Amino acid sequence: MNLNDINCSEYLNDENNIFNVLSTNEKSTLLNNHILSSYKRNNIIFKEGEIPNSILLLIEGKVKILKKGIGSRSQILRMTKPIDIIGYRALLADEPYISSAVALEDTIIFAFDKNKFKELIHSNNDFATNIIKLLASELGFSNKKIVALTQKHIRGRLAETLLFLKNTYGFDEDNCTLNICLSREDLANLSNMTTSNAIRTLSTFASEDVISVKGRKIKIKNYKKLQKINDLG
Amino acid sequence: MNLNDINCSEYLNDENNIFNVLSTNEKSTLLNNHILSSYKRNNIIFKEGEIPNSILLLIEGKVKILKKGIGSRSQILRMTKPIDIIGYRALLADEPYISSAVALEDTIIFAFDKNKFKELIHSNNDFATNIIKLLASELGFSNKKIVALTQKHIRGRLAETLLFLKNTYGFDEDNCTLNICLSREDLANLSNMTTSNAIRTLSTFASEDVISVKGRKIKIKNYKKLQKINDLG
DNA sequence: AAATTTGTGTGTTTTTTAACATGAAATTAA
DNA sequence: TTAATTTCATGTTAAAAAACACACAAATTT
Repeated sequence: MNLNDINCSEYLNDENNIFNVLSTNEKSTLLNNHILSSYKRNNIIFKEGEIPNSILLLIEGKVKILKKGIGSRSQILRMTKPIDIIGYRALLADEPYISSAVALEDTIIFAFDKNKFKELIHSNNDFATNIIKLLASELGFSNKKIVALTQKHIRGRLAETLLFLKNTYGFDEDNCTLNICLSREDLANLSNMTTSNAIRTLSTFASEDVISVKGRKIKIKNYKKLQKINDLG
Repeated sequence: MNLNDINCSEYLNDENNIFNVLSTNEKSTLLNNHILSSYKRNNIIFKEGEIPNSILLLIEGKVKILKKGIGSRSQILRMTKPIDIIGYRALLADEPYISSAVALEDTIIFAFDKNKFKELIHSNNDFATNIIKLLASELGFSNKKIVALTQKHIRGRLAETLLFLKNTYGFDEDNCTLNICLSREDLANLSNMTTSNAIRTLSTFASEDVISVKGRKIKIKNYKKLQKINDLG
């Protein structure tokens, strides 16, 4: 997509967008204070410890949100797709970022001024309600993730990650290939395991005919069985 | 405390309470639709899967929020004290509870009507902003917990739990005994480990003179060392 | 007071997972 | 193209934590 072809307001009006409850006036406030940026694969969008100064709207591409842990391991906390907002938690809590955002593929992002964003929350009740619902839902996901990542075994954790990726990004036209390409390391960082174990478990799933793997393309061959592995833990 | 002696409005005005931005009128709306209940130790306040129909304000006592996992293990997600609100996440996300609340000691709770609560969020911007900040901050805690519980080793996790309990409930008058009594099982469920390992690691800490243990009373004898164990992971 | 349940402490064994090592394949850069 | 680097794959070893077993103490119930 050419950056010049992008019409920002079209995204703000999208029915899946939390901004769609804003009035025309309020939307122009945002549009008059926005920056459009593009990122190549593996580019860092923001980093743990930095102070947020804008709210980001992902227009095109995919972005992972990750948090550095002990040693060299990271935990991927969130996987985003258009038209998700990014970086809002730290901003709303008045804290520095506690996680980093990295582009997984070529990505286009709108950045809106953080103060204008906060003013809108304060002046538009429907908008505030949207944000509250988004945060409450994210907190639910996070709490469920705590239990899944700490209590499930490796197979269950990887199965959960594959099902999560299906729910988030869906399938290709063939209706079984995950519509996202991740390195084995990213799969490991989603599933709380080492890269070796992600590779090994992926191979095992393939040998059991649950999935098939060709490079970074993953086909889910037996959805029911994958769900069963997920449920068993 | 005698239930009849309790003056609800006094709690709503407390400076640490998110309700304190409400007008006198708005507060009376809540006060006219509240139920006062008391719970004995180990009583269940609400259960995973139930539909929330009120927002709870903890007036006296301590309450743990926990989520059942695989097998018989639970994860304690939150430890509350007066004057925290409880059960607001599920309510605000329009979902059933994904966790249960259990009284850790004799507890007194106000329950306010959930619709009145939601209406106030929608009509009072400052109140909505308070809720947003609370949710954003909780989400940050939850994300940090994911990394700590999955990546730290047993000693680091238990040290973190002890420091967390100190930050939440503080010390007794002696300035070193944790002002909360938990079973070894609860300590384990906070720290993502088995009860055996909580007992064992607690004994090790005691033998290293980091803490001392007398029944359920835990004294922190060497705070610096405990922090070091926490930092090392 | 006796019986029962619940909670605590400790040792042993087994399972799971991480760490390490090494080589092939695939990318990327020179 | 080659060379260098990264990613992927798999086997081996080591460490961490869970599972299990059992004894005993403390609290509750009868």
